[in-house]
Formats: sequence, structure tokens, C-alpha cells
Amino acid sequence: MRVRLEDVARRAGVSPKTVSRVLNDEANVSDATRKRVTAAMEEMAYRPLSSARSLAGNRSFLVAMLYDNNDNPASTYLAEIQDGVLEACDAHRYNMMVRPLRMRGDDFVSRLDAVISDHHPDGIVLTPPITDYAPLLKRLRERKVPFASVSPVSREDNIGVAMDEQRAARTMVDHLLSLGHRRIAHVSGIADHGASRWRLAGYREAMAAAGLAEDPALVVQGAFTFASGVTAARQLFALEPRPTAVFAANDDMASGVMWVANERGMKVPQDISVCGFDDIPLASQLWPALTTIRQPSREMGKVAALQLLEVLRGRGPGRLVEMPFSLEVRDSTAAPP
Amino acid sequence: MRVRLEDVARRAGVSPKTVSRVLNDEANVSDATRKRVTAAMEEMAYRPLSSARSLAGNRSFLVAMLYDNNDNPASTYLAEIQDGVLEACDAHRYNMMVRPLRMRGDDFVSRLDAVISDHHPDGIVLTPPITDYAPLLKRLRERKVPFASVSPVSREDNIGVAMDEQRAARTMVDHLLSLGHRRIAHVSGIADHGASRWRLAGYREAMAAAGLAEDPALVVQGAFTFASGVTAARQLFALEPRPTAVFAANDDMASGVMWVANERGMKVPQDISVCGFDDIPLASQLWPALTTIRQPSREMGKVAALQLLEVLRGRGPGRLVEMPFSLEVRDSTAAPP
DNA sequence: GTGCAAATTGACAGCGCTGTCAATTGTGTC
DNA sequence: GACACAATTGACAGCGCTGTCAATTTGCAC
Repeated sequence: MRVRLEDVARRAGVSPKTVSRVLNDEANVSDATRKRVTAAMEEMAYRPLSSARSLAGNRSFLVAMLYDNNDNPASTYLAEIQDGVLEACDAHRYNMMVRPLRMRGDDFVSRLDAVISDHHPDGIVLTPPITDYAPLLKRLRERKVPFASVSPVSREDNIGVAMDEQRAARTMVDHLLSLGHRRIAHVSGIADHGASRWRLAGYREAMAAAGLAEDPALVVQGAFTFASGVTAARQLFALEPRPTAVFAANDDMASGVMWVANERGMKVPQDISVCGFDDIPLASQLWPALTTIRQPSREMGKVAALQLLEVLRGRGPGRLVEMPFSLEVRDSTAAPP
Repeated sequence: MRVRLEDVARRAGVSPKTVSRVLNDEANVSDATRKRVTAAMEEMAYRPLSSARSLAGNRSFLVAMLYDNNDNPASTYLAEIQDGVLEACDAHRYNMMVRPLRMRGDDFVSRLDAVISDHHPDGIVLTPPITDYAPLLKRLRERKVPFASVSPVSREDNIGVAMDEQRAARTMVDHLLSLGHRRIAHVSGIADHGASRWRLAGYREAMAAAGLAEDPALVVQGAFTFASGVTAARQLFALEPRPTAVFAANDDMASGVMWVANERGMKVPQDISVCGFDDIPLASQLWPALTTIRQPSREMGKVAALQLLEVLRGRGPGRLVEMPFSLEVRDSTAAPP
């Protein structure tokens, strides 16, 4: 029925253990033997049974991607990361599973424990904002489960992928400044998320560098959602004088800002400039198309997973890879009225 | 170190096999024994090792969700379905994996074979449009892998979940008719997708019922993407007389239509009404908010998975559950100019 | 009580692979 | 050609669970 490792061994005229060595790419197999075994595997269309490999070898060939389904960013962002992680796992014949991990409440460490005990992933990919929950990272290290992070706050002791979000945010605000804006507002994200802090820091840095004193009224706290963008915009548009540009910490909030502008009959970008961050598909579908920072999410997921896999396969320590960003100037920003 | 089934057995004073029976919810265990074993499992925080269960029991506790990453609908739609499937699997302690399966080319059956041979899912959830590829369904039946479908074209021999899309489309067009529109255009989806056929059929049915002769120029083929909506709109807006309303077969294409309207300086809904289908988050973020058909995607994923799980757990044959839709009248439709 | 069927429980082998460690073969040196 | 040592290969047990089937207990009629 099913072709087993033993069958391959018989055909190649070697012991099962040798086939196992070839299968696992281990050293100490002569080239001749390796070729013979590989040929036999192909001829017989051999597919190792992962449950047997897991049981005997005490590993799962499983990578779990954890995300926060509570305070999570736009689902398109996660979907893209997932896509990249999956591609990387496929390339190395690892399985991938996605696990939501609600970060509200204080028992999320025990929920992490449950995921590990139930599924025994060989490694974990962490997505924002759970890249930064200290107790969770601590537990992961205690249990010695290797992990890689997408956009972690700390660049020390972390492997995965990062982007210089502060510089990206500064680039965006510099763009607004160069158009002539001075009264630039910022809608920030959830306060303790790295993304919020960096993007706010970039905004402040750009404003300070332009010699503009900080006006606290111009910075409004959002929550990365469309609805929070709407609320923030209502607040900002009530200011006197009104800001001439709004930099939202992500595209969903920017779309909320544009919504309110439309509601008030304000023309974007003639009456007010709006820009976002992430470049999710929505950004190009809005009218006018949203000026934003392009973040290569799919690629970032892939790179983070590859770093993890390097560790899992004993190929090296893995590192934190820096990804480039780009400013996508579209139609939602222009000179102030 | 790790608590094994044997340890639980010793503690409960029964044989390992009996603990196994309790674990698998099998019949023929006395209540007293069952209680004792359950208690022991809890006290020891026993977690069965799924690789051992899979190996010995010849099943994987794995549900694979297949999607077409080539002609797939909006990723938000899939993300929602995935979420629902995951919830259902979690509830029954099944694992879930997502697998893209490119449907271009003619070797997709062998790629399906590879997925089955590599991962041995106990069952499969099919998402549109791969719910309808006959050779693939045939192979699944040959290999006796149970599957459930989300929105399959054929209601015979299928379990999973469906929605009366034709009636939904008709409801949408009836809405436009009731506003006074007569020259109503339709942007259809990829021709052989069930979703396209139903939505087109609903459009035709409504038009015919209103006594309007079919004008072939009013039906333009799209591909479910934003870009195809843009192309279709350019074509439709060149007609003389111009249609007063456009019903796009999904929200992404509707947003493309609105984009072109904006580009031409046409006001939605004053100059032209636009509506879509699916109610993805984008629909409420557009200005004006898009009138559309709400499809409970997350719930549909969950229901389809539950039907599959019923089969996998030997609880019954599963059935095709009908889900309700609703017409979401928002701000993109109004009386014709 | 006895006898019999049904319900409950257990003994044991084995799922397909890998870890451990021992056996064998090859290589280089003198 | 003999020796030491490294490289290669294999024998065997066992990972933690479940399927099979036999043993035991229980319930019930008489």
C-alpha cells in the first residue's frame, strides 16, 4: 500500500537508517549511497509520514504563526505576512499553522503554553504587536522554543525582520513639509505598539527638525481601525486653525480621516492632505489614491520565517534582517490651500 | 518529564487502553471509570501527543483549507473564511492548515495529490472557485478524502455551506429598479465561477421580470479585481446613453467602478448608482459607502468546517447548510438623475 | 443461586520512523 | 603489508499511542 522508508531501503540495498540519513540531509553518507537512495525514493514516489518522523525524532516540522486577534492591525496585513511565512515553510517542507492569541487579560502566557503543549511547534513566528509582550517572550525563552519576529521593538536578542519605521514616518512627514505644510496632525496607533511609537517618533523628529514647536492638540490617539480614524478626524477638524495635513499611523485610519473629510465636503488633497502607512490594497482603491509608506509585508513574513528556519535546521543563529520601505506619493497629498 | 497516557492510566488505576477510550470519547466505558480517568487527566494536565495518535490511529486530526491563489477573490474574503474554519476546528481539537492550490495549468490534480500524500489531512474545506473543479472533486472522492465546500455550484452530493446568490443578486437589482433605474449595467466575474454565473443570472432574472429587454452591451466581463472593475467601467461609461446604475459582481470591482466615476467627475449616487456584492470591510470605507449584499463569510467558513467535522467524527453525513444574505443599502445608490 | 449475553476492561503488538551505539569499510602512514 | 584512525553503515530498541481480540465483570431471567 503505502511506500515506507523500509521499502526504499530494500530497493536501494541499504539499511533503513541510511535512508533516514539521506532523508534528513545528514552528514556521513557517501555520495554514491546518497545518489542511490535518492533515486530509489524518487522511483517509488516515497513520502515520509510526518507523524512517524515526529514521534521518533521528537520534533514536529511545524511552525506556528501567532497573531493578536484582539488589537490586531488590518487583516490584509496579516494575510500578506501569512502568505510569506507559508511560502518559506513550504520551501523547507515545514508545516505552518496560524494561531490567534488574544492578548487581553493576563492569562495569555498560559494560552501560549497551551499552544506549545498541544501542538509542539518547532518554532514560532511572532507578528505585531505580540512581538513585544515581555512575559510571552520570556516564556518562549524558558521553554526554549525558537522564534522569529516581524517588526519587533527591540533589535537586541531578536531574529526576524524589521523596517526602519521611524525613518519611514519621518520621510512621510518630510514629504508633507516639502509641500509647504506646517500644521500637520498625526493620528497615532495603540499606544504601546512599536508601530505607534516609531511612527509618532518619526513625526516628532521631522517636525522638530523643521523647527516647528510641538502642538499637543495635533496628535490624537487612534487604535489602527477605520472607526478610530473617523473619531480622530472629527476631533482634529474641530481645531482652530484646522490642520492642513493629517498623517495617520496606518492606512485604515487614514481612510477614516478621508471619510470625515468627504462627509464635511472637504476636498482631498485641495483642502486637506491625508496620508497613511502600510500600503494595503485599500490605499490604491480609495479616491483619491492614498499617499502612504509601502511596507513589503509578504516579503517580511517570508524573511522572518526563513530566519527561523535557519535556526530550526541548525544552519545558523539567524539574524534580524532590515527591509527597505518606500514612499508612495499618490493623489491624497498636495500643497496646503 | 512529559505526562503520557500510561501515567494517567496508572494514576486512575486502569489500563492505557481505557484511557485511550476516554480520550477518544468512545462508547463502552462505565461512567465511574470515565469520571476517574477524566479527573486523572485533568490533575496531571495530560496532553495527548498528536503525532503518536496519528501514527497509531492512522489519522491526522488535520483539516486542510484549500484556496486558489491564482483567480482567488479578495483576500479579505478568504481571511474571514479561514477565521471561521479555524474556530470550528479549534472547537473539536482539530488542526487546520491552509494550502494555496494554483488552478492554472492542468496539473492541479497532481498538486492536490501531493498535498494529500504529504500532509494526510483527514478532511478538506474547499473555497470558491475550487469548489467546482470537477477533476479535483473526482480525485477527492476516489481517494475517499471527505470534504466540505463553501458555496459550491452543485447542491447535489455536496456538504458545506451555500447562499442563494442568485436571489441575492436579484434582490440587489430589484432595489435598483425600485429606485427607478432602467438602464442597469452588470460587471460580471470570471466566467466559469459559480459566483459569476449566479450573480449574472440574478441580474438577468430581475431585468426580465421588470420587462426590460436584455442589452448585451450592458453586461461586461470582469475578473473580480479592482483593476478589472476600472476597465469595465471605462467601457460602460462610453455607452450612449450611459447606464444610470452599475451592479458589480463583487465589492472590489464596484470600487473600481466608483474610482472611474470619480475620475470622470461623476457624482455617486447622484449621477450614477453603484453597488457590489460580499460586504467586505472596504465597502463601508469607501465614500460614499457602498450598497452591497452582506455575505456572512466568517460564519460560512465555520459552518462548512462544522459539517466536515461531523463527518470526520463519525457523527453523521453532514449537509449543505443554507445561509441567509442581507441587502445593505448604504449611500452609493439613489434614484437615477 | 445458575447460566447466558452484553457490557466493560485489558494484554499485546505494532504504526513508520530515528536515536544510540556497535560493526564494518576506507584512508593514510610508516 | 600492518596499523591507527576516520568515515560510513547497520542492528535494534523504542517514541506514545490505538487496533484487535481475548478476558473479565455485570445484569438479568429463571
